Amino acid sequence: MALGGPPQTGQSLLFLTDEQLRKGIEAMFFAYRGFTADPDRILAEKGYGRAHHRAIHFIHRSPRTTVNNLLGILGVTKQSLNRVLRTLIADGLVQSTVGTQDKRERHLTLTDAGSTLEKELSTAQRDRMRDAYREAGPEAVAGFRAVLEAMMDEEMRRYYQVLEE
Amino acid sequence: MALGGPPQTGQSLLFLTDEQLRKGIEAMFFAYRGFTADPDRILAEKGYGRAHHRAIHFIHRSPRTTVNNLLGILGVTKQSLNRVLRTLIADGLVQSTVGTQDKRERHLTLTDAGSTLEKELSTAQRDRMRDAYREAGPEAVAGFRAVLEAMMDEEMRRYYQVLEE
DNA sequence: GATTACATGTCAACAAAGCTGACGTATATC
DNA sequence: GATATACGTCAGCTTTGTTGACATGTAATC
Repeated sequence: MALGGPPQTGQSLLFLTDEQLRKGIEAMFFAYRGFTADPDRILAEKGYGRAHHRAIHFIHRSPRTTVNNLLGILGVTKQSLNRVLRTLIADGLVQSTVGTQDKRERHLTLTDAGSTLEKELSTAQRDRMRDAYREAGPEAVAGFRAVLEAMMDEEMRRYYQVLEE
Repeated sequence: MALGGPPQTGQSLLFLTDEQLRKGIEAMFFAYRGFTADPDRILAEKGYGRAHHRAIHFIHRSPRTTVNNLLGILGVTKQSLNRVLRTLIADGLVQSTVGTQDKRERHLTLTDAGSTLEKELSTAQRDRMRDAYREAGPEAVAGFRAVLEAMMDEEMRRYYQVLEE
């Protein structure tokens, strides 16, 4: 390690230097801000926050999902989720129906109003994502997805792949 | 749009479908959780939060940076940043020195104790990033960086590229 | 030299969204 | 009948963001 430059194993490992990793870390930080910026603006207008967005997104993705399932995906306490769900239900964006198989469960679904907001939020977020994808190109997108997937915790990767084709 | 399958322009644009974009959005969400998980654990032990981590990170990256500069990078109010800086300075992790050119400015630097914590945090975060990079490979990493960069706001991209080689 | 602008710190009050702990109710399961 | 599970809720606390107001010291400008 003292002489002869950086150690390498056949092909270059320069992309694993601390400096490259630091750039990756900052890229995540700055990009995540851009990623949430547009929905945040829309949410603020309507008196909602990012937590509402997350609930709405995953209810949209998995209609009739249960509270417990949502808790697993979001990784928050039921008290925290409940505060969000309560307002969404009270405002008529989410409908909660008693389970048919298991009557202890509540199935969550977006109402028409909820779907409208979901569409507005996801359109804004997708527009930015689409522009970034288009600018970077299909190969970059594949790499983007591969790295992000490798960065997830095991448990999250399962939730992520649930709807994989 | 009604007949003949999805419209394409020469090369395939299948990577821009709403479904692909949704996967990208969820990848960002789940990966960001993994990205912050390890530092969060270390911080919790020491009674700090993510806001402290961010301040420490950028002071480490740009020693003798000013409060104003940090405000721009972090995008929070000075009251919010000050609360964090105050505890870091009181705990002896950050040193604040009056500017030499402009005595209104305060230059922020990590103390030895601050550098020790920074190292602990960044090592944990880099370890995960390195594993992800290694698993995905150099080409994927280039794509990862390209997409993230395209996703940033203009202003953030400038901060990101400041230290570019 | 007086005025204005800027960099910073601070007080107060508030909000979003996370947390723990405790308790209640309905339903399933053993 | 006892126990476990799914959900809801009350209370209280923490972190981290916000706005608004005000003070101090320094720089820049007229």
